[in-house]
Amino acid sequence: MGFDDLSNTGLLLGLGLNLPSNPPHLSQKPKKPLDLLCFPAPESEPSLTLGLSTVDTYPPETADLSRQPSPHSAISSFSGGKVKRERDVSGGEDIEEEKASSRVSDEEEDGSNARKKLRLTKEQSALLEESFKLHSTLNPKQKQALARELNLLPRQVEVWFQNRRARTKLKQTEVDCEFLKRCCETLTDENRRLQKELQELKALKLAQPLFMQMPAATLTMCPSCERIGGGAATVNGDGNSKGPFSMASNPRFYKAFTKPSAAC
DNA sequence: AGAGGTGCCCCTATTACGTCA
DNA sequence: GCTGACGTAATAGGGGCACCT
Repeated sequence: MGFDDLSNTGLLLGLGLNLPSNPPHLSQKPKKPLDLLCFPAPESEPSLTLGLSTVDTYPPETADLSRQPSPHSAISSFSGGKVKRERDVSGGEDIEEEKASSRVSDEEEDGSNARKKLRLTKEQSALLEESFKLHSTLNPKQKQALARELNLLPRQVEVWFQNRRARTKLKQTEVDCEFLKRCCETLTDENRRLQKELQELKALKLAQPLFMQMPAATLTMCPSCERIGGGAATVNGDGNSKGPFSMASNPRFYKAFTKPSAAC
């Protein structure tokens, strides 16, 4: 049974999701800093953009050759002639911060080229979390102040916020995905139920007595109590003007009217 | 006014290290 | 002690925007 079959029945399925075309918190490039902590509640409009990851992010021929891990150096990122992350080494303030950071300098004193990974202390993580709750993005001054307070490099604070935003977004995407799954299941169930009801109605229509299929004008009177059931050109006592078998307001009306009215 | 260069910031994808069961 | 899973710091590369020339 296709959609055409459904649409010929006069039944109208009014369920649907009012999804925003471009959810602000999942849009690709917001103009303003994201407030990732202010997501819509699950019962409100769900928002989810699912997309394939860009295929050309790491071309196979360059993925292995060009991605030589750099030994904890900020000067390592030269890409296609365009220098990135230059500020991390050119800014005198950052260098001072780096020297002030015992955790970092300890690692660099190793002299090893291995990429060492910093583990933030509980206090550092707590303060970063606290700050993230206030604002999910930092301006340069905030970043500097936070880095100073945490005895970290501004770059490390920046990276932490980037990763934190990414994690938040991932988590929210998972929540959205679950929510949409449930919506899908609900709609599938509803669809199944309506299909079944439609089948019943069709079967009923085939099985009904011949007089029930006669023109409405001959059938507008209840055979039992002789009250007007409402015809194409008749008007009920309450002023409604509906066909006798209109099912717009109540899909089960037809079935009910095959018997004498309840008032009889 | 508009094009090109540059710096900065952000995002996404990925890597790789540290921790824990 | 070894190992695999997991969390997450760090890196790489690209895009957008503002500013300057």
